Amino acid sequence: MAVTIRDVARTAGVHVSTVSRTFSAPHLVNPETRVRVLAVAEELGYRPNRAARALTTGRTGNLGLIVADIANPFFPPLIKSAQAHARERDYHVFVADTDEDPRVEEELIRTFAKQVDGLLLCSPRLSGRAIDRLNVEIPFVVVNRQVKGLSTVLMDVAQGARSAVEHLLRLGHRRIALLAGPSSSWNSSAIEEAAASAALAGGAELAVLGPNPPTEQGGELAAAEVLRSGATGVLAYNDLIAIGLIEALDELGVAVPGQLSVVGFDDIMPARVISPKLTTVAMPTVAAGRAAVDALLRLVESPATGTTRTTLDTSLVVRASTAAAPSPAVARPR
Amino acid sequence: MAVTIRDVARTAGVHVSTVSRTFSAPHLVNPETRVRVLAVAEELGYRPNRAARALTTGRTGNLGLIVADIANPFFPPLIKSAQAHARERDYHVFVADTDEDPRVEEELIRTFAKQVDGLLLCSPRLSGRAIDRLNVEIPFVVVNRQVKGLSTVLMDVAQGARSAVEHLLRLGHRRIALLAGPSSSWNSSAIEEAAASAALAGGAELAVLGPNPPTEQGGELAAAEVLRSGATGVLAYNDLIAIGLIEALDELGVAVPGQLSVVGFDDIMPARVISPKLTTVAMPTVAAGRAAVDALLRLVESPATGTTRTTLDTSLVVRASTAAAPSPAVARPR
DNA sequence: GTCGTCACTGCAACCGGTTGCACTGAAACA
DNA sequence: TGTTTCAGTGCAACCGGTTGCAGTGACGAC
Repeated sequence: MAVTIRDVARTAGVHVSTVSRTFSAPHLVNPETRVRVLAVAEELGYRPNRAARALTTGRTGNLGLIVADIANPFFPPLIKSAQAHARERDYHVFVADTDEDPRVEEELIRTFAKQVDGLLLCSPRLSGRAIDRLNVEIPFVVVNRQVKGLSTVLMDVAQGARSAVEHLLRLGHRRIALLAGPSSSWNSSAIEEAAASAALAGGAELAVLGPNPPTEQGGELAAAEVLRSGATGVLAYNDLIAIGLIEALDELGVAVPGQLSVVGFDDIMPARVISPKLTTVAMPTVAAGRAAVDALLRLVESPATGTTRTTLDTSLVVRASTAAAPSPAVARPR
Repeated sequence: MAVTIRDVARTAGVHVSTVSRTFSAPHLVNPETRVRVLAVAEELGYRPNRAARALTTGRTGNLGLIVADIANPFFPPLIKSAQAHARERDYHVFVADTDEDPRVEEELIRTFAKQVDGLLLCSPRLSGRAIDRLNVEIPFVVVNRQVKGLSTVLMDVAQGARSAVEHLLRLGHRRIALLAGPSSSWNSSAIEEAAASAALAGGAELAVLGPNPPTEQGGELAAAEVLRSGATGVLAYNDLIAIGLIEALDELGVAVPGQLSVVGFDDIMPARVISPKLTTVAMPTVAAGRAAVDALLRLVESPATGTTRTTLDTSLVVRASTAAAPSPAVARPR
């Protein structure tokens, strides 16, 4: 039904190989023949079948991008950046969502395996072993997680967590709660570690609460526990949790930042929109998308070169959801 | 390098066709043989190559989903819903973003054409002619746009626009501005038409402003014009525009809803979070995702049956961004 | 005039599967 | 015992391209 290379060959009066070369190695075919073939192809509406081509060449011209949750506004800028950058290099990016489910993630990787040249795994929830096992089937670049032996793109969340905690310390907070993310999130552990050491260094107490689902609802559900913890400052694993928390606190009549200061992670759009505007750690998502595509294409196009590790800076954006600690605020000796 | 069906056949001591049948028509092979083949396949780590399979069967088991802008929070719920529903029916969904660019959209459709069984076009920006031309290459379902001869899933934005305008009328607004979306957006025209007739019926004036890019920035840039228009109530093509507008108005010191009431479309998450919480027309995105997949699979699996048209209800969600019109509010005779 | 070179094109095998058809042998039937 | 029937398997062509190799003929060099 669809017009194939043989149809073109027949009507142009040449062999299929000539048609094939017209598209994939034009310099090998006589200019006259070439224009004739192209004319016929145009007329018949011929389009090379990329899947068939991939069968022999092993190259599809596609990249896959797998995220835990498309609905998390953190990802779209990264996706768009990766997509745009890949397009410049003549690749297309296909995106899929795992719903935070490692089983779905594995299945998607398998499905993608033969249909794309390489895979961008963003915040994968799979175990390290599973990732290693799957990596033999297709090249990976992992974003937001450190996996030894693999190319990775990291955002320096430790630095971000440190800045956030120090910011709270400067404001006089001495009891800080950390709303952790999913236990399978590498970033969450990194944040926890850095926050703990920063709190310790500042002589403050850090209560780790969670794991929490990295969603608004996760933040809402954690509100009660935060209040019980007696913390005056909260650092949330991501902005969605922070936003959910602020909404729940609002319901409960707890003033932010009057009674409780809240800091998020990601700097997603709603963080600028919520009231009070959220103090948060901005992530270099756009740079990460670019870097991930670069790393992946390096892997795909010259597998000989080794793996890459990129770490990108984060930065604290101070807005209105943080303020001086209430009541027994210890005036810090300067 | 990767293990193929022939490797399995060789080590299992059977013909490739037997291995093939073990996977695609198990009932045709002797149970003993089957378990042996499966064991060997398992041991060797064999995975059928879906691209190769697609070459002969014409079925990939994949669907493509093309959206204008992944970063618009309107889409992710629709995507997730489509993805989840497709998964139940053993299909995978690959997503791509066109950046609101018709040329990219066309290229993506072509790329997807041979690698998926069908395509979901969400809010396509392509001309009707282009869509018709491309549709011969692959089955489509179009969401948020009416194209004759194609299966479509629509959300009843006309009804939504009517409710929104009537809501403003009830609040005493007599000068209403409509911030239109992109001129290539079918929904935008539908909204405009319905809003105009509702305004007319209510004896109010409707100023159509735009087209505007369907983004926050679009709303910000339109603020000045809205003020110039003298409108007391604004209906925006989508929530992003509404949010951008509210932010800009805030900068300008214009009170919402005190001096200006704002209504959006979509009911995306930030709409519930912004202050004042946004009155908006909620879209049945989850239902639309399901319906679109249903329609597409019908098309793919039984092409004989004709195209489908589904229209889903919208509903106005009244929040805090709308209030009684200021100053010369004409008390309506009841 | 002969030969080598080179640009161009055709041939055919191959990528990794699927599938209609033919073959085999054992069970079922007469 | 002879004939059907049928489950199970192999054979080979095919899906839509790509590519190494060989063949052809024109042309320049000797």
